[in-house]
Amino acid sequence: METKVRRRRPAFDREEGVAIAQGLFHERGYDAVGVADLCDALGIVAPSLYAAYGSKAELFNRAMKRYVETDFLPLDDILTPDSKPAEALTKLFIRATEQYTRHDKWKGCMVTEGMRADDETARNMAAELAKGGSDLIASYIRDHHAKDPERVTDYVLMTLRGLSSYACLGYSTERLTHCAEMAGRALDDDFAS
Amino acid sequence: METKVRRRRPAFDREEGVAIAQGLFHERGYDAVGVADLCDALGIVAPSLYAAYGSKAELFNRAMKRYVETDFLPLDDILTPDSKPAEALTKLFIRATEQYTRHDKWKGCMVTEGMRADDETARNMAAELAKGGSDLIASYIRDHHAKDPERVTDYVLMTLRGLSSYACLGYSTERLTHCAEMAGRALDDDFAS
DNA sequence: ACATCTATTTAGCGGTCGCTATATATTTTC
DNA sequence: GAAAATATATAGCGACCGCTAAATAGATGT
Repeated sequence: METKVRRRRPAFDREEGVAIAQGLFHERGYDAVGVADLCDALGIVAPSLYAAYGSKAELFNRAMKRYVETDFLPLDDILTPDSKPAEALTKLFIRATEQYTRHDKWKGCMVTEGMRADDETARNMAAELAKGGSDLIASYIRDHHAKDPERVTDYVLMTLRGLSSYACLGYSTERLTHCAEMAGRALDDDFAS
Repeated sequence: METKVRRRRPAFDREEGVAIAQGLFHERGYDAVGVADLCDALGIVAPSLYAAYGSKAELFNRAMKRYVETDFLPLDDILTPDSKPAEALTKLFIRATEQYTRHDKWKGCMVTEGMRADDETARNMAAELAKGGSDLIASYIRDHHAKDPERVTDYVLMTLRGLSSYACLGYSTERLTHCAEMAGRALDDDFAS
């Protein structure tokens, strides 16, 4: 007769759980990470995850928010109000490149890539978060008298997408930095002097 | 007593099946299209699909090959040997943009986006196919005396990725064309005159 | 000490995934 | 006309998906 005693471990650290989930989601993307993967990584079982975070998507959202707070580009430091716009935006490309290629896992921009998830909920969450960054960039460009602010903003955001996407394929910091520098050159004529 | 008679329809058109699969895969991506979706669209049942194509991945491969043959950019027409390289590559960006934004469904480059699938087999198939195009572009750039061919090639391919990715988000032909033109401007200094 | 509440536990839901064993119907070959 | 080859049909495999109901162990408040 086996006496199966039910032991219970102390509550797990919610914030650390978010950090671990951030790593998994960034590494493999929303769709490729299952609830079972998350549970294994956090050392918990499914109901604990749901009790703590509500759903896989909400955990993803918290992970992305943590990413933005801890790992994201310091846009305010790069796009300073008194900077030369073409230089500052080129700097933005270069800093983004360094960010996107720094780690072997965790490549590219977690939010940008999150916008490409198959799951609609996750996609919308990522888009919402991305809007914060792109609004900042757009207003910087507008404030620095770009000849055609909308077009320049589109170009900058498209380039960032390209850099992130290329980073995800595993291209080196060095190769991508050259791309960033070249992309910056296109901006030279776009601001009134 | 019901007499359930088993009827058999004539063999379905394999090539048309590939065409239909191409549409589905391009529209939603490899991972988001299930075997059941494919069967519904082709009006067949799963064993017929497997008898005809072997697996979902092989059908995807055939669909991508068809895409390359029927819908892909005519690189040879755009990158003609006697063209001015910066102009020709800018033209490439613009033609790619038109391609990627022409239809409401079927946005972006099916092969480029296929390289981002979660499924490893599908990813490798797409990468293999993409290599054909990027080799062509690389050799064009090498042959036209770029000052640093590898870097220019990286830049061109990264820009195409950015355009495709942006197209998938639904940006208009007009907005993306401006991006393509701007991206082309960065190339002006990169070829020996 | 006792009740309450929270976070864990076990167990398993209904659904979809890619895929296939087996049988039968039709076409092709001789 | 009979045999062989081919392509369909029914039915269902095991694995995984995101998620949850119910029970219980431990922390908390009085």
